[in-house]
Amino acid sequence: MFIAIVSLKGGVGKTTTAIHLSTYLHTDKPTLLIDADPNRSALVWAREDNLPFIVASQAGSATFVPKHSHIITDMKARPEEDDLLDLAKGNDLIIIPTTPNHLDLDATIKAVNFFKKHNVNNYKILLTKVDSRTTNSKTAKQFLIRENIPLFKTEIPLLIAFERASQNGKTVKDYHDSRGKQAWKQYESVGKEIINL
Amino acid sequence: MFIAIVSLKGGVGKTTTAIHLSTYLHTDKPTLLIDADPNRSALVWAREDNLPFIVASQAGSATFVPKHSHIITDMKARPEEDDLLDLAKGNDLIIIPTTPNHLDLDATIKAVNFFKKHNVNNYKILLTKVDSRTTNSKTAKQFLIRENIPLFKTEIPLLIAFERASQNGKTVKDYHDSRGKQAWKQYESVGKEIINL
Amino acid sequence: MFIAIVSLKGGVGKTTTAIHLSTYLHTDKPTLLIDADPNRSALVWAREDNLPFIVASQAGSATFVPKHSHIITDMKARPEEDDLLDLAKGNDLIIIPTTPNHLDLDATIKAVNFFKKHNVNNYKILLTKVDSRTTNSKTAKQFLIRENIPLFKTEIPLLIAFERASQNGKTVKDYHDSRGKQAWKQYESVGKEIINL
Amino acid sequence: MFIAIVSLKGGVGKTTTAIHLSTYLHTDKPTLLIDADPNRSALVWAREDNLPFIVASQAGSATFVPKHSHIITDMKARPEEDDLLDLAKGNDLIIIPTTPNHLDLDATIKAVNFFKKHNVNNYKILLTKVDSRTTNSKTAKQFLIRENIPLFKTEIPLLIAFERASQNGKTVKDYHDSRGKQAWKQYESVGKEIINL
DNA sequence: TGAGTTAGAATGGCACCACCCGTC
DNA sequence: GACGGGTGGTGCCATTCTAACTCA
Repeated sequence: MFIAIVSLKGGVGKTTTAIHLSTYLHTDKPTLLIDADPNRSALVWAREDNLPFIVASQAGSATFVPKHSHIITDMKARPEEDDLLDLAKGNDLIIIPTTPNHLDLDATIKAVNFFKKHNVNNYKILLTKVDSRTTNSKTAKQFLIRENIPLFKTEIPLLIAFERASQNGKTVKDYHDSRGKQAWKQYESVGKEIINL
Repeated sequence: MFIAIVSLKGGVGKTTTAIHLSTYLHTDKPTLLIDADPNRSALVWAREDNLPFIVASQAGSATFVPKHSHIITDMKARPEEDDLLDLAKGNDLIIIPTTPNHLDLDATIKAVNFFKKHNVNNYKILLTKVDSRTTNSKTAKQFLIRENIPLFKTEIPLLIAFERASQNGKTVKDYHDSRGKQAWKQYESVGKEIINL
Repeated sequence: MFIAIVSLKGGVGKTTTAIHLSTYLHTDKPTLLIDADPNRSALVWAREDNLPFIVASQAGSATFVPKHSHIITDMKARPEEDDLLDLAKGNDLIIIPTTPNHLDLDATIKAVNFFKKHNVNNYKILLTKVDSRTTNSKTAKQFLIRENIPLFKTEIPLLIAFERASQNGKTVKDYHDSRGKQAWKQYESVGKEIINL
Repeated sequence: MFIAIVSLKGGVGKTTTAIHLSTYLHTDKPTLLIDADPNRSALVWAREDNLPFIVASQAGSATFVPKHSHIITDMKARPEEDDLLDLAKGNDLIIIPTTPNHLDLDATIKAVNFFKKHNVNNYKILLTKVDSRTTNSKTAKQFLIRENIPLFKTEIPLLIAFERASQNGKTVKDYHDSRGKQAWKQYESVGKEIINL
């Protein structure tokens, strides 16, 4: 399975999503994560070799690709329109992580409209950084459903466990934190939604 | 005064910082905010004309510039290295907003190292989205001080008031709410730090 | 009271001793710590302003000295012989921290012999970094007593609390750690031995 | 091969490192250890003639040098800046032993920055006195990797065997003890890293 | 050499408080 | 403006781990 993680704005949990979906899919079949973001965040995360799967830069990924069943691409933020169309063709699924934040959502809608215009259908929105204390994820969800925009049922909560994991170069699955278990459950749940597509 | 807001990663509160510093400086002298980010977030924010100052796109800013004393540029995320050097030359101050998040900080360090290498000194880090419940802003602050990286004393807290304000196209100053007041106080404090430079 | 902390080898807890004795004496009368070590370790420790007393570099200490009753000097490791004699004349007490380690002890004996040769008597050995699991502090103690070398009754244990405190720029007194309390008790006990001299 | 062992702070295992690396390299080719530290610790260690290689003082090393293939210098702690540059030029490799201790690390960073400033690249950090019960070596390692500072993969553990060996003027290799074996393995591993450079 | 004991550190669970959000 | 809820931090306790000592 080929999956690309794409977003028009940074700071929406793109790399966190790429890392944890790779972790989940790797429990299914050998998975490769290609870091195509010039920030190299996924490579920084993998720097200490605590991840269960391989992370490669785009330039260095060629030799790894044939040996893996799932290929996940952590795309750069704000790709060119041509890149977007190429990604849509070259992947089974485009995941667009978005926070319920007004400006982030605005940017995501623009991307969705672009996809609609070019008859691209293999994308799905993932709501991230959802603060359980606020209600704006509910508003965002209602809006997306009303507009018939494909959306993962699962939302990713805003939890310190993700930050802790990134500091240690681990995933929240391996980072045993008293409150962090639910963090992994959510990405597990997203992974199941993907497998069931 | 010419100020550029720059960051290597998105989602660090770059636009929020640009909007609110413009609001503060506008109480001093006529201020223009140039939105140079292709996401046009500042222009979206200004869409309903509730802001006290003018927001212009980079292309459309020429006629406004001569009439304003303070010019603030909301740069695109991850500018080219040449752009960075041009910005440093063309502005009195470069503000780099950063969350205490590990990966964001890593990207900021890279930018700072780039500035150091090219003898650029007119930049200053602004810690944003600081969750008062966590301690990682303290860690980040310690690190930056240890490395002698210029840093605003004031930190911007993570408050829902900023999101509310962006939804309504207002600033937290105009958003009359018990919680909005402390949000505004922080940017006011950053503004004073800038004026006192 | 004028006290100098001196050692011929580094890494014996010289700075840790200076910081914590200053903390204790400061509860008695205003205390100044002069960092005369080119490593500036005490100044690094004080960098975040969490210490209850003032730390000054040797060059910048002049204005502070008259206002303080206790002056503690954290001397550089391996001072010149002339420096040693000057220190002995200019201070009420020379404290020589030493680990029970064979090579450290060897260096300390050399210093003691030098003092004996020049009829210097106002020095006292402080055993530091004593690992409670080992027995070599007992051997070291016996040796020093047999040779009639003045020695503090109290020993400083090897505890992680000291490292934690230094990381946070605090003293073990202020660093509330379940096991850190005994760490403070030991320096308190050394302080009492000094006062009772 | 010419190797210098250098550190800005004492008590980091500089002499222990010099002795044991000499032991390892001597199994390869004739090795000479020059003790350039005024504490003469390596000479004290060699006093009872139990070491497999020759230890010479700097003053007395001239006649031995031509007869040996590997020359290791145990430099004094906190050498002058000019000494550092001369060492870097005159040796194939500079080894900087450092404990994971906060203040020691701080001093090491300063040395590294000095090297960077003068385009010296032939240095490598060796983490020493690592207490396997604590986690601070992990933190130190992360920091060094993050800053792209060259680091030996192998760490030297804090073991009583090293102290025992020094007391007896032997190396941990010759100190036949269940605990001495793992101690020796680590320096053996460092030696292999050096040979493979 | 090997097993048992001990000290110190890390970890995980639990109770507690602090902070911010939503609601009334 | 006061309340309840959710998450993060801290302190406390029990458990586990490593390495040192001791004894057989």
